[in-house]
Amino acid sequence: MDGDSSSFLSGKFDNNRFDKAGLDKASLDKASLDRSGKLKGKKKSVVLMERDINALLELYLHRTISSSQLARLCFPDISYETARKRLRRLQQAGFTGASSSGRMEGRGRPELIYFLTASGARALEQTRGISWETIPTGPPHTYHKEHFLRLVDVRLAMEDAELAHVISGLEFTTGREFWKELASDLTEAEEQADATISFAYAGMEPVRVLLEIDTGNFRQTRHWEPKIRAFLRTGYPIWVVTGSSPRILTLRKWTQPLLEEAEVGPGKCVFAVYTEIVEKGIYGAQWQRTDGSFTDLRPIKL
DNA sequence: TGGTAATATCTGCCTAGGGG
DNA sequence: CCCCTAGGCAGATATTACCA
Repeated sequence: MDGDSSSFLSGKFDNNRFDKAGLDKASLDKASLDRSGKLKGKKKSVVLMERDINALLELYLHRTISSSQLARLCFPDISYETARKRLRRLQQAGFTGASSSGRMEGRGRPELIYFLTASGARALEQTRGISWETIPTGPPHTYHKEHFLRLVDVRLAMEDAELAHVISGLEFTTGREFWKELASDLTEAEEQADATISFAYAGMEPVRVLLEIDTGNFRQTRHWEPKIRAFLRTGYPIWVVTGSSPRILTLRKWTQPLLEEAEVGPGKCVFAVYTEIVEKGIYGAQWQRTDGSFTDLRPIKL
């Protein structure tokens, strides 16, 4: 156990204390000085289980994940209450930090979103061999928060489809380059999808699609066109998840000439609305081709 | 500006099991 | 037997939207 180091840093720790964690290089075993009955609770230690490591790994892959998302993703066999308590323990042990999601979906207190701290990154390096420096830590910029959270929701919707036996063999690979270029080198800026999804419909060959989450900030010539052109060169179909149906109309107009240029059909790139996917699922939402026709995403039956 | 509704989180208490 | 922790439940707290 190595999550117990900075015991004296905070007399009373607040929820957003994440920055001072993980400065321990030699794990000082302070097992002797624990008369915690008198003094107020300091930093709690926790024994990392396999599923905890897995949660840290998902935080690495998705950058930030909300409480309920993390519960569904990593703690499906225990109650939400217990999962949330476990997440708070990981936070209090210093492996993760939390802040408000700032999501305003109706009334009520917004959910927390979690992210890795330095000691969480170190735990990942030790257990999974991921290079410490390449792991993003700290709270995400507000500008990117919604983007990350929507990507997780789409992934969960795909898992639901797998659970319902609509698809099988699901593999969801996030494009980590997305935030790598945010962090340091935006020199080459290789176009990369937010995620690459592989799966198979019943009794058919596995397929692969590229997923792009649009939160409405793409510009046509500067962002969208080079991105879609790069995607089309891969030959894979493209799924675009937008914020609203008017936005679909805009993106369709931008995309259609690119498809003609690449000499592929209007079904190569399809569009759906994020909220509809969350409510009805991947295969319950309406997907539009660039010509405005609808598709259920399923392969053509012969 | 202040009150109410809604929703998530936090704190405290209890219980069940596992090890020493 | 004692101590520790995870899991579960209930009430209090926190944060936000809505409305007069």
